[in-house]
Amino acid sequence: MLYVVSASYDPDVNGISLKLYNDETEKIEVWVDSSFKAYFLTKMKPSLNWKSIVKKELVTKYDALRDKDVKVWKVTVNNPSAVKNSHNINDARENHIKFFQCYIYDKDIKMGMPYLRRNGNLEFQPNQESESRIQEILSQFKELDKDEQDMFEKWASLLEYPAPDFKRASLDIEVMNKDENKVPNPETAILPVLTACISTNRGERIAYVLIQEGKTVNKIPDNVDKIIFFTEEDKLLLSVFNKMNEYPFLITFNGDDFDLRYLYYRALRLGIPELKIPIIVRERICMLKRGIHIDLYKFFSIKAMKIYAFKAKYKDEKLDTVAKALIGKGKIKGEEKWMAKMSYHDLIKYCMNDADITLELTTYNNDLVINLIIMLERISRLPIENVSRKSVSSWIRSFMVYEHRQRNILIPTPEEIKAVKGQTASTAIIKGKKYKGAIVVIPISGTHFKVLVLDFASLYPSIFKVYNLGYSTINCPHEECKSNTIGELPHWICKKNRALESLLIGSLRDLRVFWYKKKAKDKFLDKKLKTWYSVAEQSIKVIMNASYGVFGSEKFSLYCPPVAEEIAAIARYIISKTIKKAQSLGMNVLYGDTDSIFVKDPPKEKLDELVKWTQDEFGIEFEVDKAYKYVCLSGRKKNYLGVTTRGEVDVKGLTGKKKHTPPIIKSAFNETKKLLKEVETPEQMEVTKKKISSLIKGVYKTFKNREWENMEDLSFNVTVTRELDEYKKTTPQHVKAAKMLQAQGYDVEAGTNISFVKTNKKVSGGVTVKPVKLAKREEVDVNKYIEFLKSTFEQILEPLDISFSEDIIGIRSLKDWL
DNA sequence: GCGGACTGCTTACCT
DNA sequence: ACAGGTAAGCAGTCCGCG
Repeated sequence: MLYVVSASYDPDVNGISLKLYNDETEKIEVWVDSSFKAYFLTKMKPSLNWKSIVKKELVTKYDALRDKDVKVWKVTVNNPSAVKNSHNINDARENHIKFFQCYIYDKDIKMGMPYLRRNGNLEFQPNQESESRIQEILSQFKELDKDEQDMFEKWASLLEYPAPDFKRASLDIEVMNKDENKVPNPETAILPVLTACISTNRGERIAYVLIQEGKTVNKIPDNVDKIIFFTEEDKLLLSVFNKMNEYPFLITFNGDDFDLRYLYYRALRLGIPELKIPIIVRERICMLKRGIHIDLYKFFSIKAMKIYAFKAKYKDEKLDTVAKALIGKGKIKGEEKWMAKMSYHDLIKYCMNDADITLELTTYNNDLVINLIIMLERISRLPIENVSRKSVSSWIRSFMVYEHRQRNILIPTPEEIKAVKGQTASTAIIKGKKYKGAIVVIPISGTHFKVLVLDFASLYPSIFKVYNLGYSTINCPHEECKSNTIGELPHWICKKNRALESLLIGSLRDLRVFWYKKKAKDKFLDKKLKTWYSVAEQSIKVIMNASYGVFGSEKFSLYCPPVAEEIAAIARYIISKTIKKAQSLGMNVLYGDTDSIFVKDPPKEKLDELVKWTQDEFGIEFEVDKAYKYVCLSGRKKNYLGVTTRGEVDVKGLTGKKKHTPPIIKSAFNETKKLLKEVETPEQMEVTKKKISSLIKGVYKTFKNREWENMEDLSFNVTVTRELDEYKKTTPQHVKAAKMLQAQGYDVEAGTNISFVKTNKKVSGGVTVKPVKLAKREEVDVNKYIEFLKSTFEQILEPLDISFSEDIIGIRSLKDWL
């Protein structure tokens, strides 16, 4: 079987080149098609003398903004760059869609799906087992109309078809460094590559090592199968390239910006001809001539991925952090930062470990990550290289454009949408935001036993579905729809046509709720299939959670703020009505945020009544999401701790959990969590409260007596989100510390995490903050730490009715004592 | 010159 | 480069203070 994994423009044949993965030979094959020509559309007749034009024809498209057919000129040109240049032509449209994307959309190429070569054609190859499962799904949704049935079939086939076991290798290199605080520059590539390690899912672990003067081999690291030594660096690189060519997929961590880029420029510098280098270097990415390069750093940095698929388990996107969070393995910690000084043993071991964990990030949990990428490739209809690097908005744009093309709908321009649909009508609570968002109920502070959390399943996507929302249906052109308003906003919604977004997002949402969520928990399925279903479920979740937000984002090509605003408004309407109903049933609503409510020990029959009422009223499933033994609500919004009936501790928004909090306070917080985990009854809580008090008292004394073990335990860890000279308005503490580091020759760039301690002005020469690396014990401002300890723990001490000053420190006023 | 009240900036979080 | 809402701490500004 041939799986389509990539598509790109090939200038040599002025056509499209598809990369196909052959799961029998485990090699990439290429399919070239030069019959497809680039084109764009325009409403005005293009002048005759534009020399790139091959053909122009008048075609009919459906204008969804105005609900009528329009005639537009389809202008075919002799090569894709002419489409790029069409911005000179008045009213050129659909000219921003890349050539290879046009090919995929117009020819309906199913990315990531199985094909076969037959009679000189590339034909989709149906799979009987998958097709019968799809029929099973469809039989569950019989009551739906034709459009919806078709969408279900389309989505389901993308997610039900199996994926092959992709043969792949991971690569990591170590380069000689002159300055331990600086990363070698890949563009100049002046320093030699000391070692390259390749680890593969076909059982190879090979280290390519450059022989360095004065070093001897005394010990072979235990994580390699084969070590090849080279006296000449160019031979080393060529061997690495050969091995790379044996594998259709190459996995790196930051290979776009470092490993592959370095190898390419280093090879050129050593006189290796371009032809023999398998790498193509672009401005921001590195690709392979024959294979597919996946840069996991890019993939794990995709915000939606991080939050929805991996539940923000990793706090930054470094290999060490991601690997520790997902597979429980990290980089090898070493004292030595000078690669050149490391023994062969240490160098190889370090490098191979990186290659190993990089590979394992794609293999753990039955190839979860690679399967996630394949499913997103299928849903978005983008090549692997794009889907693994670009953000969720480009995935959504991609399948939206595909659906427009398939249905012969003219794709509206952002200007048009803005002009026809108008602006927002609500005022945001936060200054500078475009419209009003969700409701957060003020929580009732205190420790509450027996609390249920109820929530709406995928509220915002459900609103798309139920209320028929999309750019075409909001403020539609029909007079008779103008009365169809919901809630507080003046926008009306079309009653005549179904919005494309409503159909696409709605069907995806139903498929997730009624099929994949159930299948992912099905005990009777074998493990592999179960994980596959859970990955399908997760990939839908990622797309859906972003689907509302993109319509409120200027960067999105179908940006339509009234749609986003209306969805938020309907959500407020739904949750407020639900809270009122719950209260009218006598329930005690303690808290609520956006799509959920916390209820104190509701009687079963009242609960059932509320659930039924919401289903009837809004057509959206409202169900018990969590049951807490007890919840400590701090009185602040988005800020609580709860212990579920299964004994899991949920911490939301508390400072003790935040990544900038010093480790010493964090670990005290985690100890507190352990104590709270065991509490079953209000009586036990009284005992635990005493334990917590003495625990915090211990930390307090550690500060007071300056008895902490390491300075690192005191460090605040804050990210500089931009380059240092871009802080124009204020200079926050972490930036001050960052500047001190920079002055010492450290690399500080956007995204660097700064570890600093708070210092005493009088002791530290007028400085209130210092990088932990440069700070001395006696400079620490212990009072600042005690203040921070206080405010961190007050978030749970208050609901537990413990006073920091009186019960922990044992005085009436903290200030007096200080 | 220094503090308190205030606003705004910045980061990390929640849904 | 999916949205808006929230907590927290600090930077910077203004004003009063004989």
